Amino acid sequence: MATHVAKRCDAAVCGQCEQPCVLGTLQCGLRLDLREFPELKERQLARGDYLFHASGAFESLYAVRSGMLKVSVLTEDGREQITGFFLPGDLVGLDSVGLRQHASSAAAIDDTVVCELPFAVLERHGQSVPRIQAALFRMLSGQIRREQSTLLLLGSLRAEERLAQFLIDLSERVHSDTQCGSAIGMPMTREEIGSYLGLKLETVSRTLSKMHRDGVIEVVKRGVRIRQVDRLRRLAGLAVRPQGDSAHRRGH
Amino acid sequence: MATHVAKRCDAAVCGQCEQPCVLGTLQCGLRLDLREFPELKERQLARGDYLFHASGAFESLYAVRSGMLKVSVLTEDGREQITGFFLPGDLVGLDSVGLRQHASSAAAIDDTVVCELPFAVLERHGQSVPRIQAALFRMLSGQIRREQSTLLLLGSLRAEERLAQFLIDLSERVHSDTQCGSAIGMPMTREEIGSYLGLKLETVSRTLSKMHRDGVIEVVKRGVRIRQVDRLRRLAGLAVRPQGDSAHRRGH
DNA sequence: CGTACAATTGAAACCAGTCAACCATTGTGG
DNA sequence: CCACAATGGTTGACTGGTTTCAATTGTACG
Repeated sequence: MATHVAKRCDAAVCGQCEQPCVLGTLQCGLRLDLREFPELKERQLARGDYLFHASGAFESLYAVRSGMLKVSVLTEDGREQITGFFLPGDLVGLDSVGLRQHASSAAAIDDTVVCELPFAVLERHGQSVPRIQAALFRMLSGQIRREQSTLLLLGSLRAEERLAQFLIDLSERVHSDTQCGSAIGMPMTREEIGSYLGLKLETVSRTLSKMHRDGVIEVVKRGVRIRQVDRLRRLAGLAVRPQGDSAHRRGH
Repeated sequence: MATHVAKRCDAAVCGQCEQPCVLGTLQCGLRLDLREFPELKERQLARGDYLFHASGAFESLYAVRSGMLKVSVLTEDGREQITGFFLPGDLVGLDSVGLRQHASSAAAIDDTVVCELPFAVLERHGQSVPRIQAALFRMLSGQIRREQSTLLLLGSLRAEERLAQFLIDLSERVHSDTQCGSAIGMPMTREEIGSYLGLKLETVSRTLSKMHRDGVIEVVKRGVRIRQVDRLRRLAGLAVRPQGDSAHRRGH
């Protein structure tokens, strides 16, 4: 029962796959003709499958083409903390660059397709093509910034504000332009949302219910439809911007 | 009234400054003879001075040589969230790589000396010297990992656990080997600690007082002495490792 | 159809936040 | 030199948002 999420990429044609492959419009603007990369492999994941485990050997980055992944780290006493959800167009594994072993785990939350990008290859190409090196730098620092805004979220927002920001963020990553009526596929469980937002699953459920009652959103099994973007933005503590102003697309 | 923190670096000699300069043993193991970098400038900051402001032009990374910096981001409604404290040996500014403008602000919490590393120079050198490129990658991903463990801290730990982890982390970054009696200089205010840990200053104060009462630590104006590392580690939810086992030195 | 898992909802407990008073330290200017 | 203001820190009482515990319903899948 895969919730299909539209691909954000338009770019070049992948070596092995017919369809356009993500590397094109990753959030940094790196555009490559992927035919330059014959090493490129595609990988299919079913819901629940792990792409890699923490402490497994690190070799590749993965560009998400469809579906959704969760990335998580574990506490010493076994609890799981999800550090991010990765959508089509995102690059997974940046936190393990330069390490032998992965620092986190990645699992498919939904049926998912990824392109495997062996890091050694990227690194080699980066050596000769400055544009690629620069793009990698941008991706890495972009990941840092995204986590910084999550730090802000976890450090100083209340449950309702967190959820509101989460919904807006998700929505803006799927549709580049968020407006009333926008539907968001949310294949993850309440517990996973809670893990990411630093809340218990009951709190997530309650808060979503409240927003539903208030008419701000409409909750349907594994998805949400935004009814009143402006009110949602206000709940999130964000400035309410005029219609059609889709300024920052990412990284807040 | 600067709380002087010992330098962690041993490395090469900096172009302009007599003393060894940090680039040497930044957490990634990058060792460079900094005489290769005539562009290298040193900068002195008094307590409270800003090294850069969010949205100011990004040009350089900064290696901390002595003192301490706080890096923070701002909410749209003006609140400040500290995303990290930077000690001697740390590299500041990685979150802005690839951007025109800084994504965060950095201010000296104490009298501080930094080495300015123009990013364009690093990038150029990285092009020809693979070791430098690889080192930059490692730094960037290391920063991601550090923030991930902070996410974990903010997302799933209670006040006492957060403080305990914070103290252990600080201590391990100053002395590579933490043991009973280790003293930690903490030039930042309770409010700043709270901002970083997602707590209010009163909670920080109360929790430190409690740990003091319990005999786990000793609190002295702007510093802390660890009395019982094992109990502190247990409070932090970490495994208590046998004496002298200083495994991971960083990135948790 | 029934089991397993996910989600919802209620009531009670609790941790951290808020409000407020007070103390200590530092630095300034009369 | 002392008075005073300003800042930072500590502590107490109270409030409130989240968690915890528990019961129930809903949904997916063999």
